[in-house]
Amino acid sequence: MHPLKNLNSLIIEFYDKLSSWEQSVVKETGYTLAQVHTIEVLGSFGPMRMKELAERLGITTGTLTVQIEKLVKSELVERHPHDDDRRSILVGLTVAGEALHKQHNEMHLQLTQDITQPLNQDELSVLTESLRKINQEF
Amino acid sequence: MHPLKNLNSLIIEFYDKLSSWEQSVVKETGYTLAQVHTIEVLGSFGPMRMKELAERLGITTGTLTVQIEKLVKSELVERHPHDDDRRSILVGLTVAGEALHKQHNEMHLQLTQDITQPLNQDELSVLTESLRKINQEF
DNA sequence: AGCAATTAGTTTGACCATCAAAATAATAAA
DNA sequence: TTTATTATTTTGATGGTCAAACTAATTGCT
Repeated sequence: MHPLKNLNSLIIEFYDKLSSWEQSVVKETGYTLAQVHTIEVLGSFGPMRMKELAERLGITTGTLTVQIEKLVKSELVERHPHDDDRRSILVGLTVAGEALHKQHNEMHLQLTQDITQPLNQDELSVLTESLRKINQEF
Repeated sequence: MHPLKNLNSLIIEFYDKLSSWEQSVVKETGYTLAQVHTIEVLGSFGPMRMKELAERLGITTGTLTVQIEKLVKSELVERHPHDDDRRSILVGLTVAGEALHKQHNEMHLQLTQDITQPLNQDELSVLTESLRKINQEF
């Protein structure tokens, strides 16, 4: 048997469960998954241009234009002209957007706390360090 | 600062990267994400009823009906009557479906191998055991 | 400086995924 | 047997997505 078959299954299971969790948590906000994801990125990385945001979200700028339009109407996001390049637009969170981001982030923190409950300090350290290494390998 | 803030960020980063990876790997198959996901579940758990499959996929049976229709046309999936309950339908993979599942699974295994490259045996053990515990907490 | 090529963003048309609700058919319960 | 429940399908509406065509601004070249 493949030595990593087990770990592989655990990773897939973890991914699926995280996915379901996110889905249900997002549903409660009344916004869509794509909208909350956009808010998450803007909240974590701060204001940025459309092109950069689209890249981080893994969607085209065409899709993003429509998405941002809705978020602006919902007053979660603001558009500002870019200082150096008049073709560009800076997209950032409003106060309400920041609040939603903060709230969502706290849900994530709570989940992280909940699911790592059974781990001891050693396991937590190794898990954290392993994840750091793993993320660099992508 | 919140003690798990770091681990939380690493989990989110890992999730996002895995998500991108899956997206690009699926795109190469020529099938959609939803289709491959359905194949993955049927491949891992074997044939099952529509209702059960919909539950595992986290979608309604209405959505699934349309999905399965396409997969049958693509000859990846077969429908068979359920022996005990004539309301039910057993959905399972065809030979071509099995092949796609196997191929996709091997991509996952290869990824797992690649990203865990920098971990030593101890770290691998702890990671595996931690993930097992974490998955039980959802 | 002036023209061409590139770049940022928007718009549009076409799919796909999804859900809720209504419809159909079979089973279970009273 | 009648009624209620369950499994599945169908339908209509909405949202996310892309590719391609378009506009406007910038950069590069001569």
